Amino acid sequence: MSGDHFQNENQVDCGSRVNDSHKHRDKHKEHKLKDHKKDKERDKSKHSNNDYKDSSDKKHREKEKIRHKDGSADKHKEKRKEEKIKDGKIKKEKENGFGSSMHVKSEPEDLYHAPKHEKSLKRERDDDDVEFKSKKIKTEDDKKAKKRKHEDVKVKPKGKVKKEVADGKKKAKKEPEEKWKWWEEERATDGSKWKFLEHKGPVFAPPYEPLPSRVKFYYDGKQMKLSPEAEEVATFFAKMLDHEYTTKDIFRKNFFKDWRKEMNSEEKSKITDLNKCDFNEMAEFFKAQSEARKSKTKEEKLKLKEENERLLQEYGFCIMDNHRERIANFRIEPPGLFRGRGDHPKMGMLKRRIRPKDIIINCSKDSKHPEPPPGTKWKEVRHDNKVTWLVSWTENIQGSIKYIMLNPSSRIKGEKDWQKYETARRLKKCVDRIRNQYRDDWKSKEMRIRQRAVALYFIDKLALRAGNEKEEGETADTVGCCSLRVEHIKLSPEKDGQEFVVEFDFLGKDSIRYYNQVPVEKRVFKNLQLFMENKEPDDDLFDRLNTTVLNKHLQELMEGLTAKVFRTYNASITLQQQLKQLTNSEDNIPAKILSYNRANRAVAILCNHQRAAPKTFEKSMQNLQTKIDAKKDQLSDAKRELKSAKADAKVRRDEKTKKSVETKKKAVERIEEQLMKLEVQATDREENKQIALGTSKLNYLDPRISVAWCKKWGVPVEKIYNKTQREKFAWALDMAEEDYEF
DNA sequence: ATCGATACTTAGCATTGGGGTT
DNA sequence: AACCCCAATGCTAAGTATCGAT
Repeated sequence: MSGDHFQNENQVDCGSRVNDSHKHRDKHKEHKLKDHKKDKERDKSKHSNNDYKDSSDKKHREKEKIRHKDGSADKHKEKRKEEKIKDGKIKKEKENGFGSSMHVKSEPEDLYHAPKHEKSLKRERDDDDVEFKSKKIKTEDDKKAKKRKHEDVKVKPKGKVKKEVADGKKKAKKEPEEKWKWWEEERATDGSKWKFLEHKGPVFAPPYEPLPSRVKFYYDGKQMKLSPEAEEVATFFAKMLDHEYTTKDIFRKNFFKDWRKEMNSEEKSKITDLNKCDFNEMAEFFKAQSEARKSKTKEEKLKLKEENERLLQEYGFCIMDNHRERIANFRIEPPGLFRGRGDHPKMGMLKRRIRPKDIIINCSKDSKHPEPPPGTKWKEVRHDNKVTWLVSWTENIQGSIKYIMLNPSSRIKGEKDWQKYETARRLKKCVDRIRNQYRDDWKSKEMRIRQRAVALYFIDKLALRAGNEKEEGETADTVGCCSLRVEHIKLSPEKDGQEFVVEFDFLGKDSIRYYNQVPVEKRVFKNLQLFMENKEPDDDLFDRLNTTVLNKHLQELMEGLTAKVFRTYNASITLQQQLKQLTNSEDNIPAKILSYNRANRAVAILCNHQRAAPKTFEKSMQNLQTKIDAKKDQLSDAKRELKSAKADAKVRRDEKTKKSVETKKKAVERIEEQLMKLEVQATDREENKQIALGTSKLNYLDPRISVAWCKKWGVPVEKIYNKTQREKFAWALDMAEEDYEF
């Protein structure tokens, strides 16, 4: 973990008082009362929950976490199968893009567009300016420009570099495409997220296609024709048949209940027992269908691909403040059976199909509004520029709102991301003060302050999540720091030769198990004992604390500080430190990358980012080993040849043999390098078996640290960030120099 | 203080795509 | 050309955080 912490550790308290604890005891009980009732309920689910699958294999770390057993087996697949069928439909007019009148011009002074850069040879910018001044509808020229833009965007992503170069010279159109550097522009200060927004609305899930009549459903051994409504829901179940969770009671119960709601009265009276339903023919049909899809010819596949691309071009972009920006998720989630993660009480419920009348559109008043499909209406069209979403609807399982928003490469997401790291850097400047303060607060007379201080210590030291309260029975039973319960920690005055050990064992976000044994300072330990006194296992550990209270306090310590900033800060600072520590200047590039990955891994472990070991892990390790062995053989052959060439050269001493020695020497070196690369790869893969690097890379690590590292050591940034990631972090690639310090 | 609504970030797994291999 | 493999992408659930009403 972050080296920063270590210093704390050593200043181990000076004289913790065992007792001051007692005087505060009294206060807390009453607060607890509130949750007793829910505690009861919780019990049930909890118990079934608690046996974690024991994962033996954890290598380099003592932390081990595994999704809790109940959840683990079944958790994965389940949903999206149905979407295989889709694709074809939803076509609308072909006219592409945004032909509409664009932008309103109204906001003149508008910081956003003030191009401060002289360097603006970029076409986009030029366009902007034109549009900007002439608040009008697009002219033909504009249209053309737009179109070009489309092409550019398209070509870029897929075209290889060389191609681009070629294209570039054939038309001037290439360079104007120069990426927009939004980070060089002013940011709005009035809380508005945009001035102009135009888009085409969402792409709906394709309508249900009834099964061919040869595919039968049987109830109690007898064939039965289902109504289309009931049949559709049945197919959702059929598609999941080979997954374990279709065998789970809750899943089956929820499914059956919702399925019956879709049945007509005849079906309802006949079909009363899920166990008597035979979905096998349906399941077979879908399997065959996906086989068929795979074996499609090239042409067919190409056609599908083109169709997809067309849809992307039409619906996958919006115009926001004079720039064409990619939308993240323009397709509406198809209907299906809900499968939450972990032990979710709602698993198996029917996730309803979303229709136009469920949809709220958000766009500029003066944009061309998206059209609902013929014969339908939107629920609402609003013009709220204080938010970033384009489309929203309410989902029926939890009643939460879902949104269509922009891609991470967009200005609006990028700015926010950048800002997030700037906040974390501000924390860096005052973290010592804050740490001193919470250490002081461990001694407070007030229970709530002690709790707050201990919780904050965990959040800082262990990078725990804040732990908002959740609605009981609506979701899987998971916790974060503030919502830890007594049963989630175990105290040992002495364990494995260490004093004051706290053992954490709980399910966190996504029901991923957090397991860790941590020696803490005596004062923390004593406080925990105090917090746990007279409580039941399922009582809150921090009964006087919640995330709102904590964040309010943090806000006072530093503007913009919330619990999650600590995670960002500790992740980024850890990366920076680890890179410094692990990178060897004389290493070659692959070895340096291994060091990078190890630094990244340290962060992933800190943040508890796990993954199930890939199903094919063993095999792929084996394959790699085979390659390595082959390479070793090749190496010894090459060495032998070199030797004999040398011997030869000694005798003959002519130019030709000398040359030959040189060549062979080169060959040996090349093979050695290849071998080393493979070995590094094997090490990296092995170490990464159950650790997911992506999440921290994408969400917690200030990209400028990585960019600076690449520059410093001459590692191509493409080795660290793939294309998508480079797009997301374009701001960082552009601005970070080798001396960047987080 | 608590609740419910809202908006936005973070998360892991499933599927896909496209390059390499046979 | 079929197949294999893994990185990249897609998907959407599950978090965090804040606000305004009660």
